[in-house]
Amino acid sequence: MLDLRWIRENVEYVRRKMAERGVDVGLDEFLEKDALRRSLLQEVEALKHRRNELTRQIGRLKQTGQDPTDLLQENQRISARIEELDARVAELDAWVEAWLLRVPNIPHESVPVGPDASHNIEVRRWGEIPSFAFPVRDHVDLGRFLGILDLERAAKIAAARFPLFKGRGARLVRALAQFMLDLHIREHGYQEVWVPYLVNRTTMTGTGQLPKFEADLYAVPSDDLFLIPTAEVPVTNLFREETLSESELPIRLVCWSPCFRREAGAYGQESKGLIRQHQFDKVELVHITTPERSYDDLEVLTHHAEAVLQRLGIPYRVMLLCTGDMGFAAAKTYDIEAWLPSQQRWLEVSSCSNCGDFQARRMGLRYRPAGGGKARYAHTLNGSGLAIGRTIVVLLENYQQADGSVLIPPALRPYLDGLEYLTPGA
RNA sequence: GGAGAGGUGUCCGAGCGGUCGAAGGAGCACGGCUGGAAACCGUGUACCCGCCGCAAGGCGGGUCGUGGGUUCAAAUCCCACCCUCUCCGCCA
Repeated sequence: MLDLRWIRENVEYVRRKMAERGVDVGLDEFLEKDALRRSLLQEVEALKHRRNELTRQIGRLKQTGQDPTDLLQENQRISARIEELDARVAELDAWVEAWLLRVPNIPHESVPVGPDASHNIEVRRWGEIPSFAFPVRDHVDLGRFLGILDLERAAKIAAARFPLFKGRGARLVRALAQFMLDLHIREHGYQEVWVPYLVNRTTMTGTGQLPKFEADLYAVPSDDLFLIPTAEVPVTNLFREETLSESELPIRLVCWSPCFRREAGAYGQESKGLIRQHQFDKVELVHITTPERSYDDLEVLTHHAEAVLQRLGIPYRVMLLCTGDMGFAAAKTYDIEAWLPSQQRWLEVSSCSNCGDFQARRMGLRYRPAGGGKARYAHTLNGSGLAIGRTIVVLLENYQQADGSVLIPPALRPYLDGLEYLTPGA
């Protein structure tokens, strides 16, 4: 959420930045409502001031045994008017609050301007795109051939687009998670957390999923809870409504969790097999840091995510997203895209964002600066390190052999009892 | 699910319906002391909103889990809800 007063003082800047994102937030209606709200507020506050005076005088009169009738009458009159005005102000307050919650973050100055993904900028590339001397199979074929994937039965017990891993496939999910967690904990200094997968409305609002994207979420109406679409939600909200001390920062947390997304209306090649599922595991990285270092931390976090692909030896590129392609809460985002041989294209396996103080303001997450003084909003960052379902997709495809078996990269073998190849059966 | 206790500032913790934005302590900041530090002494230290001001700041409104209610007046009384703890029940 943006700061109300800051918007008022930077209307044209906000207008331009929202246009760069390609969204119309209805700034003019906001300005109108806001102005009306403030003028009513001044009126009602003056009346409340008078009422407070009267209250004090009435108390004094009563204590000295005098008759307060006149003052009581004025008080009654004023109170009726206050009630009226209060109701109107409350209505406008609610409108402004609701409006604020639906305005996306302001893109950082270093973010390229553009309407869609075609304007994203490739900032670096790692690894060799593999060439195959045989017809390439996609991960669905490979999974079926190896007997590790059974999407038909998953659909039977749940619905289309739910995953089911069997045998070595199930083991692979666990191995990848363990491998990623160990890397981030041992070498990148993260603390692991294990969190609730259902969260409440306030939590979803804190990170920005609500109120605008309720339709994307699985909900449990009987308890007004929602299934998390990413561990970013519970993990970033860990310190909601808290004031941390600067000496505690940066906080770096890693969390392995399932993610649940409704993904309504996404079909076709783009979302084949495991590429777009209603449920997938992900190892998520979250930083809570200071405004001074958050953009440096975004580079650090992105490199932490890249390290996973480097260890696995999977080629990737890092894309700086343009204004039109960024998520709601992000001020700046790098996507990491791994090579997808079956479609001869890049597939997003991680998205690393600096949300600045956007989420922190929504959730009241502050820190007290080292030199003392007023509490300030922290900056929050998050990134996948990595999405496990898609990592399996690119792992299977990049490491496939002519006979349909799949080579296991050495870094992963310790997590699979030294297994070198995935082969049919077992 | 049932019974009881409780939710107050960065934290802990007091608080006869008006004199309470709130005692006291810790922490933190600044100053003193010191070669430097610890200890010690002094001072300061909640948040949100509006108005005025270049600013420092000033004035006003509001906030003691949340939302209602009683009252001229509520942190203090009443109701509902949420959360935490203890006990009972159920249970992986």
